[in-house]
Amino acid sequence: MSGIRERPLRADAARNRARLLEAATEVFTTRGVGVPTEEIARAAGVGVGTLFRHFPSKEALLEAVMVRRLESVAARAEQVAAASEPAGALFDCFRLIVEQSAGKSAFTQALAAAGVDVHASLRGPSAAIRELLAGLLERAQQAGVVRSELTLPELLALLVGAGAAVEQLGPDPAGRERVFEVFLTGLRPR
Amino acid sequence: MSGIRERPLRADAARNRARLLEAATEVFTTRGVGVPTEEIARAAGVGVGTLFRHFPSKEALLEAVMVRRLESVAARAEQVAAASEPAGALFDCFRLIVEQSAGKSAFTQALAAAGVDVHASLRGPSAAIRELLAGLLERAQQAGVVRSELTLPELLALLVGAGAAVEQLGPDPAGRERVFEVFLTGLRPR
Amino acid sequence: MSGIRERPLRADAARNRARLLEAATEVFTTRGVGVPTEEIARAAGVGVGTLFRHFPSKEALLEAVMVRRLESVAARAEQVAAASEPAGALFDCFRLIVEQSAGKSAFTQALAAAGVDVHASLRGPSAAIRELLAGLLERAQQAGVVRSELTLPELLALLVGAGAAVEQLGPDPAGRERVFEVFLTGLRPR
Amino acid sequence: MSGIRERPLRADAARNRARLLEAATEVFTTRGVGVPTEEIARAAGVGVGTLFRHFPSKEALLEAVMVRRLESVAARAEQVAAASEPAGALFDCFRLIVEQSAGKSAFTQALAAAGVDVHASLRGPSAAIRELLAGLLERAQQAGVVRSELTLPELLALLVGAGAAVEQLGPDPAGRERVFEVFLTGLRPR
DNA sequence: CATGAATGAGCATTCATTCAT
DNA sequence: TATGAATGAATGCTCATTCAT
Repeated sequence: MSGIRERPLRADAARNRARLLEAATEVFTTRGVGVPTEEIARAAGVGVGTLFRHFPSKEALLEAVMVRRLESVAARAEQVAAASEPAGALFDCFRLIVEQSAGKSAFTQALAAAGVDVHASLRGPSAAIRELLAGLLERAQQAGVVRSELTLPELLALLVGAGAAVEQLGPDPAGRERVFEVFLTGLRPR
Repeated sequence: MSGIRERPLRADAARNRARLLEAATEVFTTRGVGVPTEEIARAAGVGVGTLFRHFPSKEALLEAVMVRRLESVAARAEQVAAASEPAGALFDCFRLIVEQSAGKSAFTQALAAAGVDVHASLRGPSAAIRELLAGLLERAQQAGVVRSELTLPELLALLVGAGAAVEQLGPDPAGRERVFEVFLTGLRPR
Repeated sequence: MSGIRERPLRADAARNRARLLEAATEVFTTRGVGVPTEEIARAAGVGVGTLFRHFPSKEALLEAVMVRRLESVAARAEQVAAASEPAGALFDCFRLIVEQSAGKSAFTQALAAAGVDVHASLRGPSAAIRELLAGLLERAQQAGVVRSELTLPELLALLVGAGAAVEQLGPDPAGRERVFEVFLTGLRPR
Repeated sequence: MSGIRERPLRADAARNRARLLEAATEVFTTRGVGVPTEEIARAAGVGVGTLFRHFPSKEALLEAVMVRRLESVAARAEQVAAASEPAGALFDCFRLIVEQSAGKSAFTQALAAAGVDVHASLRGPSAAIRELLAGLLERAQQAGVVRSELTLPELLALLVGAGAAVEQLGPDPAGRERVFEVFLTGLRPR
């Protein structure tokens, strides 16, 4: 998939880029997107100039962070989908995606954007998730384990909602389980 | 002449305060909390100085806006709760609260805060909602229409999640209905 | 002419605006347009914020400075033109304009712009100078004291050139006089 | 193998230096001295590092560009001076110098510096021009074709002025001719 | 009390210069 | 030696908050 970049990118440059993404993910997630770029650079152990060499603007950096997360989620979701028996795959992916995005509302909002307009670079990854879910939804509906009238946009909205609910609930495994139960039960035909 | 009045031309001041709250609600909701205070003052037809006379900081203004919304929601929820038959009251309130907060993620986040730490001034209104919901939840569970293992924090999380889902879905009445259906079905004992 | 502004502008605000223009004129002239905005604000005895309240960008400030200079030159040139006998008026104005712009290459460049494209706000003042000179040139040519084949753009170019020459020469009254002599002799029919 | 060479692959280095000067001349002339060094390096087809290896600072590069131009002008002016009959040589050189600098105000300003303080490296070339012009001026004055009271600094100032005038006029051969006519007539004794 | 001008810390971004590869 | 990635001081501009009018 990825791999072939414009130019191979020097070893140290690649490491700095990775560190920046790592640091930005961490900092944006824990402290919001309002943190100064300098903080992110410091967290990554580089100067601001380096940050701006790799990402032409703060917005571009945020975008790159989201792309990475979406790609990661899409990849894992595909694995899970492949490993599950057809009927349950949607439920497994639902859980996975929500758990991946737990505590990261910035990411949740990125996922939200899967349904609306979004920067070009986000189109790819979010489309991947979208298509995966579309397939899983159809299969689950044909298997009769998910309400037949539910559409893909509604499923995406429910994913976002579940992410928000889990984030709001905080770290309480049993509670989270009960919240999931509500969603998964609700998805089933009554 | 002279005369020491406690609150001389309080009428003007009260109107300005009301206008500011109105304008801030509108502007924060439609354009986010990032808008400069001057914009809000302009929208309210007053100078910035007046804004800061009524609210000591931008944050305080935001807080006041949220308090007002929460109070309004609490009031309506209480009416609805009183008017519904005991068993269904929770479901009616669930819908109401979510619908009130639709499209206002700032507010949703305020509601979210009902479960976690919050500024003193928000404690009151959110406690009111909290208590109302606690009562409704217990009654609904005793009536056997809501899963008996569900706790109040989980219910609050689900409210937040439903708000996020509805906001993400956008204006699609039928879709919104199906999303509600998922939540309300999920709340019921299986 | 000027006088009626959008709003009368509070006394202190007007003073700050004037100070800023004064300081900017001084600083841009002596140290070039590269000086930081903060320096200009400091020279004017105000904060940067005030500078940007009065002039939305550094460029706008530079423009305002140039407009002011051009207006001033235009006004004095008109006085001189009115006071001189028709035949010599062009020569008197030539000297005046060059002397006004001596040592201010930024301004000279602004004058230069009178012939080329320029921001809207500079159009007015530079057009005034242009028209004045057009009239004087024609009269001088009809009086037979200036080469009949010389056009207005060439006259403007010569003004710019004379400004540059005088600036280059530095403060040497006698030398400056001889330089003027060359220009004024050269303008006459051979 | 081994071997201590004074200048190992000097050919490459020399070519890079030449390319840099070429590119810098072009870029500074067309886009001003504000262009980033990286742009110049790119235009020369080398890395920034190479630029800074050859020229210790951006200013040094600008200086080298100006030296080259001045040397070139000096050389041509000497040819022209040698080829002209004594009386007219100054006029021919005047034209030549102005035409060489047309459209290059950076260079014009460099020439301007010939009269005032200047970096050490510019002293040489500008002194050459200066001396050449001093000789031509004296000869022309002795031949009675140039005002006897005109001094060398004034002549230099007029050269700068003529450059500015021609640059301001833009590409209009006939107009430029008339502007030259003014200067050359003005130089003659009345 | 209302007004809006003044303030200045804070921020994203640029660019000359250095240095690891 | 050439390269271009890294650096970080410097800059233009914003905006919450204060205070003179």
